[in-house]
Amino acid sequence: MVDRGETADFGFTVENRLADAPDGSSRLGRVGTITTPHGEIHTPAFIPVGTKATVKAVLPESVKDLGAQAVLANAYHLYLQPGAELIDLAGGLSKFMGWPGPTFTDSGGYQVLSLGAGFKKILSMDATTVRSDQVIAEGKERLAQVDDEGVTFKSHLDGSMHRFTPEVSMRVQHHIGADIIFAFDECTTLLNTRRYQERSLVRTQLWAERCVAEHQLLTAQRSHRPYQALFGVVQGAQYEDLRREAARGLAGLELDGFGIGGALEKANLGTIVRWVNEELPEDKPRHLLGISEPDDFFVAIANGADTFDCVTPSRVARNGAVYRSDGRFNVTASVNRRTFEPIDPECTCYTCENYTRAYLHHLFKAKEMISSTLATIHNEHFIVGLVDRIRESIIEGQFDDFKDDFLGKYYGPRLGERVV
RNA sequence: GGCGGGUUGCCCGAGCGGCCAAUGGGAGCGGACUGUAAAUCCGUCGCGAAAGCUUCGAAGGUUCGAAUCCUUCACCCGCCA
Repeated sequence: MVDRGETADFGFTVENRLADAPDGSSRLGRVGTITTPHGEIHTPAFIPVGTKATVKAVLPESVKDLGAQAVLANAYHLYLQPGAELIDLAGGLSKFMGWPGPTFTDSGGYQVLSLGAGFKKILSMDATTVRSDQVIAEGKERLAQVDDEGVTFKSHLDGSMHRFTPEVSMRVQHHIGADIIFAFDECTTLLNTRRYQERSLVRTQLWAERCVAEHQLLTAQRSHRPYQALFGVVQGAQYEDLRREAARGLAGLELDGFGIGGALEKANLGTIVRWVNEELPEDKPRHLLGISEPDDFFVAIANGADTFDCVTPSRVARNGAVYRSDGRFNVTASVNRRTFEPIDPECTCYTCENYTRAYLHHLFKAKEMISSTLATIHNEHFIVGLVDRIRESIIEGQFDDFKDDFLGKYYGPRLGERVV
C-alpha cells in the first residue's frame, strides 16, 4: 500500500538514476531510500541474512558496525523455533533479537523448494552443470509437498507436520513483525518443465493475491503495531513471457515492493532482472532474493535491482573462505599459516584492523568459535561495502569505471568466464 | 619366576591364510558453498607419471601365497608368586 496518509511509515524515493551505458543503451539502475518504522535503507544495499533472528556468529552491534543497514530473517525457521507468537510477545523481531534497524522476513516460500524438490542442490547458477541427480537427493525423503492451497512441511527439527498457506505465512510474518515481509511464493528450479513453471506461476500469483488480502486484514487488526510493508515475489524462471507476466500480475496488486526470486541461470541474470523491472512500477523497491556474487550485483543493479540478501558471505565465512579485492580464498589453506598481516590490509573492518591471517588460520584449525565471528564480520563488511560503493559510484557517475576496476581485480584472468 | 593379552600406515583402530597398499574415525592437504535442514559437504591421504616398488614390532620359518600360521627375540599391559 502506498497511500496510507497519516499512518504511512513506509516509503521509497528514487534519488539518482544510473546514466546510459557507454554504448548509449538505457539502463534501469537507481539510487534511493527505503523508509521503514525502524529506519532508512539507502539503496542499492546488501541485507545480511539472519535466518533464525541472528546473523550467525555475530553480535547485532557488530552487524551494525560492519555497515549493515538491515537484516533478513526467515518466517519458516522462526515459526518452528521459537514460534512466531513468542516473538510477537517479545515486541517483534527487532526488539527480540536486539537489532534496532530495519528487518525483513522471507515468507518460507523458499523452503518449499529447499525442503522439497531442491533438497541438497537447490539450483545451479550455471545451467551446464544442472543434472537431475544433483537436484533430488538420492533416497532422501522430501520434507515439503506443494499443492494449490499451500505447502505441507515436515519440520526438519523434529519431524512434526505443518502447513503453510499464504494466510498462515502472513499471520506468522505479522507476529514476527519485520518491517518488510514477503508474499508466500513457490520457488521453482530450472529443471521444472515449462508447463510446471506456468502452473506454478498461476499459483504464486493467486497466493500473492491472498497474501495481500490477509495482510490488509491483519494490518487493520494490528494498527497499534508498526506498519509492515508487503513485497510480492516475481517468479517465472528463465522465460521472458512468464517473467513479464508475473511482474505485471503483481504490479496490479496493492504491494509495497517486489522480490525477484526463483530459478536463474547466471548467464541470464541481468536479462531476467531487466524483463521484470521493465514491468514493475518505478516508485517501488525491488529486492533480488539470494544473490551476492560480486559480478551479479553490477549486472542486477544496472537492471534496476535495489536490495539483495544472501547467505553466502556468512556461510562461506564459517567454512573458512574470505573475500578480498583480488578474489575469494580459503584462510584455512596452509599458505596463510605464517602470514602475519590482515586478510586485506586495505580493509577497514574490525577483523582486518585487529587480526592477521595467521591468527584466523589458527582459529579455524583449532575450531575456535570466533573464527566464524571474525570471518563473518569481514565477509559481510566486504559485501555490504561493495554494494555501498556501487551506490556511491552511481551518484558520482562512475559506475562503469568502478565496475571495470573492481571486477578486473576481483576475477583477474577469470573475468572472461563472468557475465558482465 | 608363572600364566594370559598385546605391538597395523602421522594418531586411534579394524582385519586373523589369497578378494589387503590394508575397513572406519581423527589429523593433514585441497576444494565447494547464491531468499541457511550448513560451525556443512566433497575430494585426497605409503612411494611412483606409470609399469611397479616397499609396508602391518624384529629376525627366521611353514606355504603356490602371510598383517593373518610356527619359532626366537624386543618392548608394553594384566593377573598370580
